[in-house]
Amino acid sequence: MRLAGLRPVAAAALLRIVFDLHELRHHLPTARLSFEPWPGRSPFSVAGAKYVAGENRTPRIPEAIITPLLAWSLRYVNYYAGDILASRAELDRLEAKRNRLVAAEAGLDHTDRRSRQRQRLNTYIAALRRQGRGIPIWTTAHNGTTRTDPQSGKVTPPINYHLIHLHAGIDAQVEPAMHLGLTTGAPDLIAAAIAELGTEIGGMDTPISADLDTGLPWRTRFDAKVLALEEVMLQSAAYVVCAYLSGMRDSEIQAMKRGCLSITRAEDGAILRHRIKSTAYKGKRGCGEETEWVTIAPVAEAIAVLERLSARAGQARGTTTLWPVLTLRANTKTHVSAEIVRQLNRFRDHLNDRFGTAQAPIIPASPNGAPWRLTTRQFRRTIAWHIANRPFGTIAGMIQYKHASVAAFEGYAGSSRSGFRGEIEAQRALGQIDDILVYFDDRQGGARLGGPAANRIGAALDTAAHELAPLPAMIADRPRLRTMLGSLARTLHVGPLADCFFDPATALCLNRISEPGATGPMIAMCEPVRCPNACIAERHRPAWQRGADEARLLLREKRLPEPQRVTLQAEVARIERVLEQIAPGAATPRTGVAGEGEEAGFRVTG
DNA sequence: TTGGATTTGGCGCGAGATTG
DNA sequence: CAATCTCGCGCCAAATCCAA
Repeated sequence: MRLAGLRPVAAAALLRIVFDLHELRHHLPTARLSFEPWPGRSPFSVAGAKYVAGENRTPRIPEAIITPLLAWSLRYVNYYAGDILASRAELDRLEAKRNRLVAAEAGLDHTDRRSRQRQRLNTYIAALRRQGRGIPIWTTAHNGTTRTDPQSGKVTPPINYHLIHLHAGIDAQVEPAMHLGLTTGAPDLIAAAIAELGTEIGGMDTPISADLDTGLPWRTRFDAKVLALEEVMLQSAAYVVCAYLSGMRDSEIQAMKRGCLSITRAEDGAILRHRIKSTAYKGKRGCGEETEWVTIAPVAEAIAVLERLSARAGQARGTTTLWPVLTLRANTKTHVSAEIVRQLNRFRDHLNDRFGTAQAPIIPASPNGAPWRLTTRQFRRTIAWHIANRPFGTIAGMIQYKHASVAAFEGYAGSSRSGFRGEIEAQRALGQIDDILVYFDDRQGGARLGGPAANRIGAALDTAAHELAPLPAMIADRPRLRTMLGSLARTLHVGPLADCFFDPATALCLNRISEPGATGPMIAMCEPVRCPNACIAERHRPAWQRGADEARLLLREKRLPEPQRVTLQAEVARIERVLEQIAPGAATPRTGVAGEGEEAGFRVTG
């Protein structure tokens, strides 16, 4: 096999078959292998392969991509899901009714059946007339076949005979001769109705909810095909929510079954904890180990949606998985499994096609210009990075973690044995290096620093730059730069109002807690204008600006008590000094804000 | 009228490659 | 090593067209 040019891993996969024939010998009628091939060895080692651990090469999803992706996934799960599930219920009702009618009329002669069908068609058309609606046409021209409107000459998708048949009680799949489009059907009635009422895309009755932004329906009404598509999109959206916000691996998410979610409530009924029971596959071949994850409300909602979404397919196939293949064709497997990757990327394209424009896509392209290729691993890696490095960023804000709290994240992500905590720590180290390199580049670009630590950090960055000279710093030897800045990076903790170059000996935040031995800063206790470890950079400007704006708004209140007014004015002045420090293009950088000892610093409140 | 033909997109699978 | 990813191939279903 090796001579045939196969890589060792590929050869190992083939050898595994031989091993399986022995392992499963008691279950095989003929092809069993009675002797053990290569006793005590694995196919991997027999094939001569060896594992060389390298650097983690799964890319992190850029913030510009994960933020809208998560926002739209949550929108699907929280808002659109209602319409999608309701439409499916409507379609099920229509089909059941159609089946009843067909069965009831099976014994009648052809003419009689036809006249009943035409009568029901007339009833349906009358109902559309009452509601001011048109004859249903499909949303898309399925195979390029189109219909040309006899009056306007416009090209539209074809007439949705499928839906009309449901209302008229016809199963054209079973009895093609009953198709209403045939001359013996009712093309006369339908053509007349279109001339009178016009057409309507989709045509199902379930109303479409208003979009949060525009107040208009978020899409046209459903037809059977579009409904199936949106169900798959909803499944993908739920996957994004589960994968990203829980930090579970793909195999663990896909092992979730109906009823895997449990909620612990306090005595007063308030929700304390959402728990997911699933199976962790880590180093175990074949069978996994039941494990429990603690998660947050958005994931619980996504699972609730999945339970309803998977009900139909699950019932038809007799599975309890939350991830069935939704189409009910024969010869399909029961579980989405690896197809989820294609589905996720289809979801990305769907969002752009449906809700974005060429100029302003919903999910922007990746840095190389091509669409970002989503894979399942990226989500876990990205959330680990966010938890480690931006616990208060846009993602945290989106899921209502208003108060920056690393602990809250760790509460749901770190409790299980899935090794997620270790992953977070690995990402923290990487993030710190990335962040310090941003500092370095900004410094080379002339950016200025504020806060008490500004001088110390500025000097350290300049030293590094000096040592790299005479190379132009921007194209300097990056690996060497990483090494040089490594120790500084390890102390860096990014915060909303200031970054902390943490030194436990001088950290003010640690004065406020009693237990010694803290290994990191208490971000919620940060006093960025006083603490010698605080460094304020351009990226913190919006937060400070917001603080100033809020204070100014309060100052406009005429009946403000005088002491409070004085305090607020002092705060505005202090913020302005900070903003001045980091203002681009001003004179030489100054040290931290002097003479600011009289009161507790500007605390993190947002 | 009827039984293919046509077209399209989605799905399942397998082989090999990649990743942690 | 096990899990996961990639991607082409082939199959299938759906809706309608079209020739016999």
